[in-house]
Amino acid sequence: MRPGLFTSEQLQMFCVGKKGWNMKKMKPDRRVVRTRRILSEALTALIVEKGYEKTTVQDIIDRANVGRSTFYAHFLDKDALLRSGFDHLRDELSKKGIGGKESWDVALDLFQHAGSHYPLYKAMVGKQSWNMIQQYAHKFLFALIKEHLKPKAPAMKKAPVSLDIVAHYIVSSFLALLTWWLDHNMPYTAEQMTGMFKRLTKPGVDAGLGVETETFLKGHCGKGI
Amino acid sequence: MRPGLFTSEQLQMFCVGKKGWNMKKMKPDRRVVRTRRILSEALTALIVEKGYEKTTVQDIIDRANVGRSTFYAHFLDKDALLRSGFDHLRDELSKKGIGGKESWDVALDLFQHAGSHYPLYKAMVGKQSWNMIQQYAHKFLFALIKEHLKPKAPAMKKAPVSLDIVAHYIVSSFLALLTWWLDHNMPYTAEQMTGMFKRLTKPGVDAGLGVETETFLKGHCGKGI
DNA sequence: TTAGTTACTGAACACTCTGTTCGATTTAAT
DNA sequence: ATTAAATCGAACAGAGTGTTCAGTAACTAA
Repeated sequence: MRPGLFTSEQLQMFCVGKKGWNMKKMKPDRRVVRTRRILSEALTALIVEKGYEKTTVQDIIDRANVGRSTFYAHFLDKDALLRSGFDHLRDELSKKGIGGKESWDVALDLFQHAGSHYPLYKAMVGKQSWNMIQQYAHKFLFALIKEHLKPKAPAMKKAPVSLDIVAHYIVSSFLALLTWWLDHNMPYTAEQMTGMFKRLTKPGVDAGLGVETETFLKGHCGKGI
Repeated sequence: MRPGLFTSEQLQMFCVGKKGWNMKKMKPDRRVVRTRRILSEALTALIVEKGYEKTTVQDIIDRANVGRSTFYAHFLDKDALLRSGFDHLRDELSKKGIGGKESWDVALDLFQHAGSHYPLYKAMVGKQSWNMIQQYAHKFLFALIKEHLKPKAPAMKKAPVSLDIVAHYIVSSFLALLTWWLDHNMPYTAEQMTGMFKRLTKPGVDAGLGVETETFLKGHCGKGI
């Protein structure tokens, strides 16, 4: 079994997955913070340098000057470390996204975020690691979008396409645009990409939810469903 | 280096990547056909049984009763073997798809194909292997769709979204729907899925290409691009 | 400052899987 | 029947993973 950072099992019981935390004041041990950060930074640097797939655990702990066993005390494997880097983004966006705002403009935030970390994402796009990130992002964006969507579907029983499918569709479409954008070295601005995303996706989504917009929707799908 | 299936290098020169073929009659050696088929079948069975990622090369050659070196004489690695299975589908669809037909109905063929191989795809969806297949399929579908799209974009210079992006978008959207469908155990028919796909995707695509349909497209994207 | 607790070190280890090599053997094509 | 090519299979080197544990360092709370 994995060597936990606690010897006393009592703490473990109340402390699901939060290793290295002082339970009284809920303050993390400095060493833990330092180790996790240094490992994350090492991985980020190595991804840009040689790509995620070619980076080994040995590379990471060498770069970070961290003992092998320490690595495994914090992360199940390389993938877990990578994912942990995106937990921050997720938390950040959760706070931002929930308050007001047109749901389509969440896309802008994401395009801009990706743009500001271009070298990192560029090094992953098209590889396994990008698929991993996509999958991870999908889960969380799906939940986000679904909430944003609920009030927009009025009749709900009249909707030609289920809410789940529409939400899945929106997230996948966004990630597709994002992937294209990074893959082609960002030939447009984040604002332009958001515009294209809206233009491509919104009409179909409105139609799928049975929302009447300014647009007349007759005769669109003759043979459909 | 890899031990080629030919000792005479002269043949190799005229025979790019086509090992085990008689150059005079262009007929493949029976043993080669047999080996490739049996390996492919073994992998397919193992994917359903224990998943692609947990299947090792050893598993495959044990199941297939094939020597280790033989495996590597035919395929660079496990991934190459998996992909080779989809080359047949690709060739099949290329012949079907190019002749006439509404391009949206290519989707129906694909939904039906996936449906008829449900256990196999179900065992992969959501995993690494599925991402691999998606990526592989994306390349080929992109080229296919792009050809289908060209005659539809009239002005071409007036298009708000480039042909490349639209094609990428269509393929990604389709794969998203397909993924959802398999992941949720095919709660709709292939025809229904094709209908939803059309309904969700077509309006945006028409708008993106600047194609005037029966639908009026004013005021849709106020802030866009 | 100190006592007690927890995290980190780092080498050693067992393990799994990969991809290659090569001489002997079998099989297909003609 | 002859020849050329494919297959066999054991052996091998190598890379990487994840675990263990006793010793050391660093942090926290008092």
